[in-house]
Amino acid sequence: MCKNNKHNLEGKYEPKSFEEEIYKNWENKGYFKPSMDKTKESYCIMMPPPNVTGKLHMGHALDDTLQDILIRYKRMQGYNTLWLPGTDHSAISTEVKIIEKLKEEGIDKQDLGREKFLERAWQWTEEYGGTIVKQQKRLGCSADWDRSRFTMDEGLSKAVLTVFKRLYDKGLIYKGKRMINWCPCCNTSISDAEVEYEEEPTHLWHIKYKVVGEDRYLTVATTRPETMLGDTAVAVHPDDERYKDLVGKKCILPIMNKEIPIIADEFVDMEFGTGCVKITPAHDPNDYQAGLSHNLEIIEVFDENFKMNDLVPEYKGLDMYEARKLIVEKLKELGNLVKIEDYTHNVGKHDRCKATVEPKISDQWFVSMKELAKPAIDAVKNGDTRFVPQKFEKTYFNWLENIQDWCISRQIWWGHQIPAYYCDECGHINVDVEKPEKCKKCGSTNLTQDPDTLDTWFSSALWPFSTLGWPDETEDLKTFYPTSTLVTGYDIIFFWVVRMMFSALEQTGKVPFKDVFIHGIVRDSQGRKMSKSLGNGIDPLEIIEKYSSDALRFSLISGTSAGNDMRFMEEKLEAASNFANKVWNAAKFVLMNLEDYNENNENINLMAEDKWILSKLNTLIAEVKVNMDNYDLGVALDKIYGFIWNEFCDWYIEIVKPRLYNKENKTRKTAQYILNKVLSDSLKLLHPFMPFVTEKIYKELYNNDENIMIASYPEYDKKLEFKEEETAIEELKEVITGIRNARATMNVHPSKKSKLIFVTKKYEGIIKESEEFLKKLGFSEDVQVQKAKENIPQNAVNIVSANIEVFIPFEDLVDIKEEIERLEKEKSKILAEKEKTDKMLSNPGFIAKAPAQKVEEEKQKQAKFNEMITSIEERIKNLK
RNA sequence: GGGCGCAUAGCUCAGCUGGUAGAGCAUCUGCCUUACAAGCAGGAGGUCAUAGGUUCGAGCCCUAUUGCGCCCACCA
Repeated sequence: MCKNNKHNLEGKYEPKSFEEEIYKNWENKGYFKPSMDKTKESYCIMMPPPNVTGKLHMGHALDDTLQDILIRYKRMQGYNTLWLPGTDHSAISTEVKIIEKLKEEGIDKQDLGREKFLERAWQWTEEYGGTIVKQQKRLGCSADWDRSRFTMDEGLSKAVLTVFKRLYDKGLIYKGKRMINWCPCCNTSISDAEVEYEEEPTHLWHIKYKVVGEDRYLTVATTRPETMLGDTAVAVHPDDERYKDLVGKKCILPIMNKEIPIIADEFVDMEFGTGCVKITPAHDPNDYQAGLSHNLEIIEVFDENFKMNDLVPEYKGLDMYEARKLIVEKLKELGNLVKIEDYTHNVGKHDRCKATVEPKISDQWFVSMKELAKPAIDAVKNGDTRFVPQKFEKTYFNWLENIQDWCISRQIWWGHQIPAYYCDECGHINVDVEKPEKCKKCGSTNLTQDPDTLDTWFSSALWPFSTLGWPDETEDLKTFYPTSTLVTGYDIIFFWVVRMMFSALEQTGKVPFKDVFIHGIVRDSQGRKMSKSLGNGIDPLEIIEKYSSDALRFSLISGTSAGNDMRFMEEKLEAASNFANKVWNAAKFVLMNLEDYNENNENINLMAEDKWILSKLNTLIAEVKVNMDNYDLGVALDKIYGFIWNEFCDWYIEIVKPRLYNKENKTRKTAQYILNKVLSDSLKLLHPFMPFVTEKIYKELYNNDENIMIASYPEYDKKLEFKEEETAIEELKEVITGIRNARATMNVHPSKKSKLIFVTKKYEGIIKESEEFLKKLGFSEDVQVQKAKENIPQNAVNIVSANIEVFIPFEDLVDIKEEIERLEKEKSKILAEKEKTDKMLSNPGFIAKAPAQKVEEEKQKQAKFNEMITSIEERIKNLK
C-alpha cells in the first residue's frame, strides 16, 4: 500500500464530507456484486424485505448492519458473496393506507373497483417505494441492488402461484368453513399470528335463564351479552354436581324466548363464574367447537359489516356496543340480569390496525400444517439449520409442535390473487398458475377467479429461493442456494423463519439457510419498545446526520450480544464518534511520518516493541476470526477497538515516536514499516463494522489504488508470533505504569525529569535497546541499566515487577518514611494476590486433579510473587 | 395455564468449552506532551440477586427461593 506519498492530511474527521461519496464510489465500481468466481465458495444472505413504502427504523438499522458486517467480512475473505435485497408488498398495511388516501379524496374502494384500485396501489408503491432503499444505502449496506426483488414482481408472483398449485394438488391447501379471526377494520380474515392480545377492563354480565318446566334458573356469566341472541345452548361441566340433573333439559333464552338445550362439555371451567356458559357457536371459537360436537345450530347476530342483523328487528343496524347497551337494558327490564361485575380480560387486536378482532365463521383457504411441520422440526434437530444463539431453537420447536393450520386467504385486493377459478357451470375449483381456458371437469369457459388474495407471509415464505429465480433452475439458484445465513429478530421467528423453513423444505427439498442469526429489539433509553404511539422512536437517519453512519453502526454492535435486546443511548454515539476520530488521528499521525517512506522491505530490523505489536496484532487477527465465525460480532468489535486504542495508539505510537523523529535513526524505516502494516491491518479488521472511515483513510488518505472494501482480510501468520518480546514489553509497560503512578502520587510535574535505574538480569539487552522510549514514557533524561543492585541511592523510589526493578532517585522529593510506607502497601497488595496462589498450591486436591499446565502456571506465579516480595523487603531493609 | 429469559462497578452492558471479575459513560487527581482536549497520564469503585449442591476450583454447571421481563394459549 501507500503507493505514492501524496496524501491528504489536512482537516479533521468530518464524516459528513465523505460518507455518501464513498458509497457512490463503491456502487459505481460494482463492488456489491458477487464475483461469480467458480473457484470460490459462495456466501449468501437474503435481506429480510422491509415494507416497500416503509421507512428505516432502528430495528432495520440493526438488522442491516449485522448483515452488512457479515457480508463485508466474507467478501474480504474472498467468498463469492451475494447479499440480495428487496422489498415486501405488505398487503394489509398498504391496502389500509391506500383506502385511507382514497377516503381523503372521497372515493370508496368498492366504487373504484378492483382494477382501478390496483392501479392506485402500484402507483402508491412507485411513489413511496424506494425511500427505505436510499436509507439503507446511507447506512452503508453493500447489497447487490441490481438483483433487488419485490414480492409482487413477475418472477416472485410466478413462484407464489406455482407453490400454491403444488400444495393444492398435494392436498396441503384446502378451502373450508372455519372460525377465523376477522378484522372489522380491514375487513379481512387474519391468521392467528397477526393477533395480539391486550388486557382491557370490561364487565361480566350475569344473566339468568329459566329452566323449562321447573322453577329454577341457570345463571351464565358473559362478557358479550349482545351475542346471546345467537345462543343455541347453555353448557355446564359434566362433573358439576350443581347442574348434573339439568343436563339434557332445556332453558329459555330471554328476549328471544326460545328453548335451548342444556349440554355438558369438558371445556367448561367449573371454577369460573357460575360454572354455566352460554354457547354462541357463531361468535366464539370454543362455542363453535362445542356447537360442532353437539350438533348445535349456528346463528349469526352480525352482518358482514359487524352491525346487528335482523334477528331482532329492533336492533338491526346497531353496532356491537349500541346493541350491548340496549340488550342489557332489556334484560334488566325483564328481570334476567342478576349482576354486573367489573372484569379484566384479554382482547385480541389486529397487529396492523389495533382494531378488536372478531371470531367469525367463513370460507377461507388454509395450509394444512401437520405434514409440513415435521421436516422443519427435523432439519433443526439434525443440525441442517442451526440457530444462533441456540436457545431460539426452543421458540422454534415450541411453535411448530403446536402449530395450527395457516389461514392464507385475505379479503383484500393488494396481493397475489388466489389462483383458484370456479366453474360457473359445475362449481368445480380449477387451480392453476395461469387462468385455464376452460373448466377441467365440464369444459365450460365461464370461470371466475377467487377474489381473495394471499397472506403477505405466503410470498415472503418463499423469499430465500424465489428471489434466485425459482422455479427455474437458474445459475444464481445453483450458486447461492441454500443460502448461508439468515439475520432477523426473534420477534418474527414464527411469522417468517418457520414458514420459510417448511416452504423451502417442501418446495426445494433443502433448508433455506444454514444459520439463523437472531438479534433482539432496539429499545429506547428507558428500555421501552420504540413505538409510534409512545413517540419514542429514534430515526436512524437523524442519528446518521448528527453523528455518522459509522458511529451508528458502532453503537449498535459494540458491547451487545446476539439475541438480547439493547437500549439505544445517545451517549454511546459519542463514544463511537470519539473512536472514529481516534482512528482518523492515528492514521493522520502514521501518514505524517510516512512521507519519505518507500515500500521496499530491505533493512527491516525488528525491535522488541515491533515484535510485540506484531505479535499482539497476530493474536487479535486469530481471535477476531473465531469471534466473527461464531457471530460474536460485539466481542470482535470491542477487541479491535481495544487493540487500536489501547495497544497501538497508547503504546506503540508513543514508543516509536523517538525513532521517527530522528531521521538518522537506523530503525526509523522499520518503525515506518510496522506503523504502516499495523494500521492497515487494523483498518481491514475494522472495515466491516465502520466501512466509511476505514475506506476514507485507506483509499483516499493513503492514496491507494485499491479499496479496502475489496482488500483481502488479514490472516493469522505463525511467523509473526513473538512470545518472548511480547512478555518483555508487557512487563516494561507494567513498570512504566508503576513509574508514572509513583510520580502522580508524589505530585511530580511532567516537566520534572528524573533518572531511571533499571536493574534486571533477564531483560538487560531489551531495556538497553529501549532506552529512548523509556526516557520518553518514563519522564526521564537518563536511563541506566544494570544487572545487579549496586550503587542505588537511598532517596529513591522503587518499582518492582517480576524481572525488572526500577529505582527513581528523586533526591529531596523522597521522604524515606513515606517511601517505606508505599513499599509496604505495594507488598501487601502482592501478598494478597499471592495468597490465592498459595492456597491453590497448598491444596492437595488441586495438585492431584487440576491439569498439569494449570499447576505449572500457578507455580510460576508463586515464584514471581516471591521474587517481587523479596525485592521489596530487601529495599525496605536498606532504607531503614 | 404452558414455555423462555434476565438479575455482574453509580448508569448501560460484555464475560467463549468452570481456572485470580471487564468495557463504555459518569466520577476523582494531574497534564493544552508538535496525531487526537472528541485528547493524554494516574486512580477510586463489584461477598457477580439469595440459599443450598456438584467440583481441587463456580459469575459460569445443578436445585430451590425472591424480583423483573418476554412469548404462546386463552378463561365464558
